[in-house]
Amino acid sequence: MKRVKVSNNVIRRLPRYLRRLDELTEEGVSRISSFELASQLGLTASQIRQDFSCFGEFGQQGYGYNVPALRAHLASVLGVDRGFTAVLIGVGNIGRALMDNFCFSDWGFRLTAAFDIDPRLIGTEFKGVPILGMENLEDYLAENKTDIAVLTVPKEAAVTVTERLTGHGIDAIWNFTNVELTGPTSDVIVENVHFSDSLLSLSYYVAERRDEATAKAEREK
Amino acid sequence: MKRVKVSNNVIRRLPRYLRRLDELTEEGVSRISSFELASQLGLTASQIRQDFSCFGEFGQQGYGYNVPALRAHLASVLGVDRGFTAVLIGVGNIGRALMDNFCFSDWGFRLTAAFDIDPRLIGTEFKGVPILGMENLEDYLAENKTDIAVLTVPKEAAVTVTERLTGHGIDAIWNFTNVELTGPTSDVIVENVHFSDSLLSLSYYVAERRDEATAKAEREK
DNA sequence: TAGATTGTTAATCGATTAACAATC
DNA sequence: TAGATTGTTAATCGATTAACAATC
Repeated sequence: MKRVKVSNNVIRRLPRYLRRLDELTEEGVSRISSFELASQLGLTASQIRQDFSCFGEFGQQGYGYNVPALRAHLASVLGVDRGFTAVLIGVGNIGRALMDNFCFSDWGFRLTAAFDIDPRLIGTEFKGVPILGMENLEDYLAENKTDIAVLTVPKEAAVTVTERLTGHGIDAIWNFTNVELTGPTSDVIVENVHFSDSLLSLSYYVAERRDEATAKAEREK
Repeated sequence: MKRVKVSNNVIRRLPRYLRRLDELTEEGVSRISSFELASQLGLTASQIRQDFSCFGEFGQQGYGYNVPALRAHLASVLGVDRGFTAVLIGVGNIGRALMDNFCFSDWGFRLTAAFDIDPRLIGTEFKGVPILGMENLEDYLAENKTDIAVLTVPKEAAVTVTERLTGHGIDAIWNFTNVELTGPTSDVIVENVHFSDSLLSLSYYVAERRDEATAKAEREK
């Protein structure tokens, strides 16, 4: 279906488009031009049309885009309708927060099981998802085709667990540990959620702004 | 101190450099060339030298970079030594997970207080951080200079709380709600941690790989 | 029909890569 | 000294922006 190699930058913008289109749907807006959408997202109309054109022709001259139709197209491009399955490894704070708050099904994912080493958790359910013992991981993956693993184990366990995951049909790892898995892990797609990277970028921008304010004050003295 | 406008791409790479340098320190490596660092991070040596040159001259011809010195320089560029202070708003799952697992002080931040509306939490402490009632937010900020707010409230409360935060000396919001704060919120720096964006990008890459595999199978048939 | 807005081609801009003189 | 590797300038590459014919 997808032919052309789409750039990373485009792919990273797609979820934002989807989110904005969902908000527009909530607001009852059913039609939008690239110009208007651009102004709402702080982008240019050109860029938006270029981005969409990677995946087909979703608009109509003189009219713009139909919001629900465009939403559906982009969702499909992102794979939301493919019924991907996921397991979560490590029912600690972050793992539980995800199971409790994050609506996997909103994005087309089915969380089929969670794994932990804590005997008090093993055998229980959380929000309908069974929590199994880590020792059953390989068996489970062999019996239940699973597309991605959500990695929410402690830092120390990250590498070992990753090794156990690869070669068992997992296509991708959604990595919440602060460990750099990207390099060595050969064939598996890794998507990192690095809290500290995010905070440090924020820190940079705050520091930069402070320096600018200081510099300005100096000049005006 | 910082003169030139540094591109976003560079800023986003800095935390990765820092992380890798920390790992090298742990491994006892005290010296590294741009070439070697590049290979470990999947970048080019040129790019790394270009990136660093935005902030000064940290290396030495014929030798490379001293790991601890470079680490210290980059940390300083990121503002790790500025003693920024933070409050956390919303001690739910994600909020508690951050307070429990995320080591703010590792990155130079001091978490001074948390806020919630749950009377069972108000007045208690979590890991030495006092949990105060939301009604005291403005007073607290007036009395305690605070640089950033960590926003971990439910989706519904995001906009209201953001409005209460702006105009009280907060420079930046670290936004964990899945709400797009970027557009309207005027003067405040917003750094988003959008789990769903991350998962959807991952989903795209998995879908793409599947399509490629299918296409390959078709051709070989 | 006239006005609006698309999809796409061409132009511009910025970021990455290559090359090399400087020098430890 | 000779070898290695930096910082930086120039060349290349890719992404964003502008422009416009096509057309709803």
